[in-house]
Amino acid sequence: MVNNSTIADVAELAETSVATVSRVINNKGYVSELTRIQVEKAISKLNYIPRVISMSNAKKNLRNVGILVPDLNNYFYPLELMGIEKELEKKEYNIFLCNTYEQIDKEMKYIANLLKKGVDGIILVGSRSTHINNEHVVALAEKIPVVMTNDFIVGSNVYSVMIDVVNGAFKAVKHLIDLGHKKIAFINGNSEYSTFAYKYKGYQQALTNENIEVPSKYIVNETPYETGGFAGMQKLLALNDPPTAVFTASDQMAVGGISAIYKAGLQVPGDISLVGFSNIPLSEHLHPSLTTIDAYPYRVGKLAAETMINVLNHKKQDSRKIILEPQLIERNTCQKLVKD
Amino acid sequence: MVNNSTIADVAELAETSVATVSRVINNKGYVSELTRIQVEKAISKLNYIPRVISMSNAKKNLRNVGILVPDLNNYFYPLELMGIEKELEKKEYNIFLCNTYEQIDKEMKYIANLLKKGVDGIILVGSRSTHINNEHVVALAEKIPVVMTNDFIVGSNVYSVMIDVVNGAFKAVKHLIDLGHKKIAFINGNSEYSTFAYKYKGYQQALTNENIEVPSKYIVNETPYETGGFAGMQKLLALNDPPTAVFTASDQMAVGGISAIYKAGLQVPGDISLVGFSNIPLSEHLHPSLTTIDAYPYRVGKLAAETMINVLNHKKQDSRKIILEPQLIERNTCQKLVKD
DNA sequence: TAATTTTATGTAAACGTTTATGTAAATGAA
DNA sequence: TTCATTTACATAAACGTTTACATAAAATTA
Repeated sequence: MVNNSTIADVAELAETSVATVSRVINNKGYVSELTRIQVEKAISKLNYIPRVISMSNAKKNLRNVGILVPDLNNYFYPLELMGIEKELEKKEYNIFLCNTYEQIDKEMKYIANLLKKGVDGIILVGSRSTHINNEHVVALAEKIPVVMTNDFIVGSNVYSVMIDVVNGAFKAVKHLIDLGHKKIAFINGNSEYSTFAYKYKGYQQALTNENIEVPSKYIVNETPYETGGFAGMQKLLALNDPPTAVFTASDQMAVGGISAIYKAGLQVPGDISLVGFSNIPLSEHLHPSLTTIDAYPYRVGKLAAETMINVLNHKKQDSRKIILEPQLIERNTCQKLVKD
Repeated sequence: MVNNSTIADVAELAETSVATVSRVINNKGYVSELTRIQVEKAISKLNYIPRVISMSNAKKNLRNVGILVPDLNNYFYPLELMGIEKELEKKEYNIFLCNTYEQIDKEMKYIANLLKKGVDGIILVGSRSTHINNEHVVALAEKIPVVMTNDFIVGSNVYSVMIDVVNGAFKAVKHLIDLGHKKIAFINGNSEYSTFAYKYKGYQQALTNENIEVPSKYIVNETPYETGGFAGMQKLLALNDPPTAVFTASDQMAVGGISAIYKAGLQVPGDISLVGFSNIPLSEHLHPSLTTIDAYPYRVGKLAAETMINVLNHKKQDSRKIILEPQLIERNTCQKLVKD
């Protein structure tokens, strides 16, 4: 498989010029049948394989956008990605997709790589930890367009597309309050991530608004996946005075939560009402189907891509920050509190 | 704002030579403090970013690998991707990730792009439709190393890492038979995809082995997601003589299936036993937790990456095809058939 | 037959880097 | 001081392609 010979070697063996060999390889321009056969013979004799690097060096290419995704195992992000990709592909942009697994060093490394690859802009998907220093992002945005989703950096060049997470969480908890619940727990993610901080804020505001005390025993922090929801729910159910309703910071957490409830011999929504967050397709197909907050991943992605395209083409971009209003999706994991 | 300038422009502005600029960029060789500052100023003034293509053209191998993924909304693939990425990153390979959404034209376009980007090899993730022509992949594999997961192309240069899907399906159905079930249905995906054709084969073999007739009324084909499982199960439950057990071609299908069973007022596994396929993390956290076949996505990904690395480094690679043995994971969606 | 067009091929200049080679100034040792 | 290093930088030749341009032979048309 090793490929040492160059186009010049082929040309020499075929007793012709490099230009002719190139024409044969690319099937471009005039080549006589005889010469073509000679060249092809030489190619197979030498086991010649064109070096793609040199090929693309001799040509040119434009329209590249890099995308950084925190974790594809969070079912929310692939949906957002679909929105981004579809839009970018419509305009024939090349996409460089990078998975950071939420590690800042990977993010920095990938950004450096993307710049070397000559991307025209970078889309940063997903909520960011408040513990990380965003200076490199700010600096980046001075050089090339940067669009962020589900988060923002104040006072920077960075464009943002996101939903109003605080309000989303507010609506979720308000819904439970409206159903008569007072003992409302919250299984949240690590609140160093802005999205979870916002969700906490919404949870808190909804309760305080109705003069319900924010009960620290009802707030647990777990990983935003099924496992986390399961563990969180088990902690809540083990309390002396367990909640009658639970808001989980993600739909995947809700899946684990439901599982824990059944495992404890209880019913959803008979014993515990539940509201999730995101409205991933899965949530509709759970049993019971999950009441949740639609976070419009596809639309957010699409808008992020549109913003990027606008900026790259120096078109008018109305706003540096686009905020969508999330919506409550009522399904079957909530019911009116039966007075106890 | 976009990056047009070359190293020559930088050299001109900094009133020095391209060689010196290159030295500054690569931190190599002698450069005086003053010149370095001049060059750096020029670089940031021009927004200069080195073209990685030209860099790797001038140098040799730059360690790039392209990955094509069919659909990230299939929860199986991100897991496999983790295995691939982790392994490649260990060896400091650059990764070009492309989402084909199972469209052959996208695949071809991405492959062409990846070649232009100068990748050293391409990993093709996921089962492929038998309706598509794989000639372009075969041709590709003549030029650069190609590793495939979950599928293979006979008589080609293409390396493969996969599980024995037929045997996996066999084990799933055998498990149901061992529990006394005879009326075993199968919610399969579109059998033009090899993975689903294999699953059908395993299903069929397990039944025929025990002299159970393969019942066409018990076989439905749906999309391999929650929706498909839901629809498939509803069809099965509507039959005059519904099955007592169901094997679904994916875990996501099983989620929808469970939902449909409950919606019909029935129980899992009380009325219907269920076996999924893949063992995605979600399956453990369903209620009831899902009995399924472990398809080792992470291990498959890791092995695919290792194979690629071996081939790229001309190391001994024992086999062109690696096949792992899938395993039954017993959880709580199956029970012995209560004689009726 | 002469003029024109089509076909076929070669030469050499790109593409944007790295780097070998050469040279000269600054520094240090004797 | 003199010679040898070390430091600093420039020139130009790679790297392996593509392709614009030039030229000539063959085919077609007038």
